[in-house]
Amino acid sequence: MGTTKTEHFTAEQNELATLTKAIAHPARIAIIQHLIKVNSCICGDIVNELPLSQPTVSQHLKELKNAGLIKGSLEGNTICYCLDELGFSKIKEFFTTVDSYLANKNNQCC
Amino acid sequence: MGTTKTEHFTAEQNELATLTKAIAHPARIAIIQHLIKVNSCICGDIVNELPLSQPTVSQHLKELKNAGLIKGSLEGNTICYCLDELGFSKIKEFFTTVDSYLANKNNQCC
DNA sequence: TTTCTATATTGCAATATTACGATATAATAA
DNA sequence: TTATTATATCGTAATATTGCAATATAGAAA
Repeated sequence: MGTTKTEHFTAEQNELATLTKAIAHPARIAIIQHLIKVNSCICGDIVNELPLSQPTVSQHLKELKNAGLIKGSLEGNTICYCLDELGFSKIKEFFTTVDSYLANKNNQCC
Repeated sequence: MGTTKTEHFTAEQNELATLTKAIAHPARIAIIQHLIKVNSCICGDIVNELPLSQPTVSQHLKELKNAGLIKGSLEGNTICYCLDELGFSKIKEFFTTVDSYLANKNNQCC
């Protein structure tokens, strides 16, 4: 069929999938890295920074915003974007679990 | 159109996108969580654990393996899967950067 | 050998994502 | 008011992903 069977997985698993999927594009990673570098910026700055058209950048920003990874505030004519801590904190939880598991090297089967 | 413009992004950005994309599915997150729980297991165990057919589980395992997030070792008739530290360590680097940036709250524009 | 068991691959239909031109919206400047 | 500037949305084509039935492969057991 082609549709992900979200209904058979936990809310946590689906949320985590949504968050990591929002990150999983080189353009969106570049946007996140740029926001870390300049702290905050407007859409036009990112359009100048990336080899993508304005509508495409706008779409990527929307996806990051929907996932809760960035937030934007209206500043007159423009919208100022910066990272949203909330989204990243949810991802952090998962990777902390994974990393602390891997740190205890009882997992030598392979 | 429709193809991600990987050639315009850095190798690091593309690699990170590939890794996070491999994680970004509830079934693959469930597989990772199950492997953490039981340390290592065979494909059939995961088929019993998830509401997906054997070919679909096999495909998800392949994607996780290709991305370097799990590894499998032949044990006679079966294949024993466990987490692959290498893939996760590459992701860890990125999120460590993000988290330490967010910890220094100079980013209050929004 | 033959059969059984475990996993992978093929082929395909349904759905989702990516990218962008064209256009819409909305605030500012003239 | 009319431009200009910044961003979003629409529509659509190209491509990728998801899921599974059918089938292939390959080791173990009989």
